[in-house]
Amino acid sequence: MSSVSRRDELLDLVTDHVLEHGLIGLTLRPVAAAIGTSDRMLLYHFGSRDDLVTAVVTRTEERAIAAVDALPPADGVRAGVNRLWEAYQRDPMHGCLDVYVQAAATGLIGQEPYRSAVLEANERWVRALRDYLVRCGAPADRVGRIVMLVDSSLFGFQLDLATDRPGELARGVDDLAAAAQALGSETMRS
Amino acid sequence: MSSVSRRDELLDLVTDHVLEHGLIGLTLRPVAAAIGTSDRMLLYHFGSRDDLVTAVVTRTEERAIAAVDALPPADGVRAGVNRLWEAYQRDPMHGCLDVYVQAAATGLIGQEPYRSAVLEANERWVRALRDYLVRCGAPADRVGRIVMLVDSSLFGFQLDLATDRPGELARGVDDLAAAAQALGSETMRS
DNA sequence: AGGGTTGTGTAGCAGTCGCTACATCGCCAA
DNA sequence: TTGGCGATGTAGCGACTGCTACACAACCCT
Repeated sequence: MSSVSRRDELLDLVTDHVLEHGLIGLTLRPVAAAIGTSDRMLLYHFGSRDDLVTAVVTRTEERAIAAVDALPPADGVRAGVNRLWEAYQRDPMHGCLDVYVQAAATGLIGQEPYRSAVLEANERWVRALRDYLVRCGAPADRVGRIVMLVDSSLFGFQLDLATDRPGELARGVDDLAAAAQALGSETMRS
Repeated sequence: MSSVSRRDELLDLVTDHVLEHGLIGLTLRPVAAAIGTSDRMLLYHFGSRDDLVTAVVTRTEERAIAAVDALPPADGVRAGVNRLWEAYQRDPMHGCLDVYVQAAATGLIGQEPYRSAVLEANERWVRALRDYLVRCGAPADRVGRIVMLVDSSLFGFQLDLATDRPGELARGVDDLAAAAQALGSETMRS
């Protein structure tokens, strides 16, 4: 049936619009007008604004994960983290992660549907990150610990991207990358 | 004159309300009713909603900085970062940083006044963090690099606080703390 | 004593919000 | 042919938004 594909088509258009204009403050009529439809149709295909938001968050996350999956592995964890950071700053990942951060910030105070959407998205995201770092040579028995450090920290750098100069951030990221590398190769102290 | 103090009084009340109900989606009438005044009065004292938001962001940041300044220094950078993280999870810092993250996420797409407010707040915040780490024994010539790593990363952990279990995050934070400590004590490799 | 500033209440403006009722198309199956 | 069903347009609902006009009371300065 055509309704499913039409919904998918609309979802991609809405997602593109959100990537440019932000998730926070998204309202139906402007986005509908921008993509050549009406709020009436968005409600018809998605049920409610909340369901639309959830779908957009999921779609951006799918794109981001696809970008990570397509990233050629680097030689070692340190190089891998740095390559990851380069990808964070380029499209399509940059915009997708911005959307994720906006959703996570909104969900911080427990606001639905953001909180649940981010919770599920984060789970899949961590899995993609882990797979990538394994491909870069991270030892399987420590990759969980590495990902915990790298994932959280890189989101922080992503947040600071709006306030700090990218050059200085890059040095911080490399320090993080070196620490992640050490987590994988050194003997654990504690 | 009393108008300044009345404004200040209102600002504290609004800030308390924002700490509970979030900055994103803040509207005048509900917050005014909750603190026993009217939207009319908020506009009178703050000029516009945007100016109110800016003032709230600045006030929460002042509270957070005061909490950092009041934090007893730890012995060494690693212990300092861990103590910082403990403070992040307690009030008053926890709520304040949530508000900061919400403002930063909104400012990510260049939306004013969030972007400018966060930009200025971040500058003062980094200064407070650096002072604290110096008090913990961070070497003065490397504390800038340490703060760059710690500040960004801890914001990431703050974001993940909504999705991950605090216990697992704590291990990640300690890994970060160890890396920060190493940055201050080891011979730089690059 | 009286004029101006400052704070506050009442009422309302124009605009936007998510959402819905209703009518209407075109299509495929019986 | 016709009847039902998916898709769409029109119009509008009640609620809410930031903000403002106007009146009034209390105070300080002269």
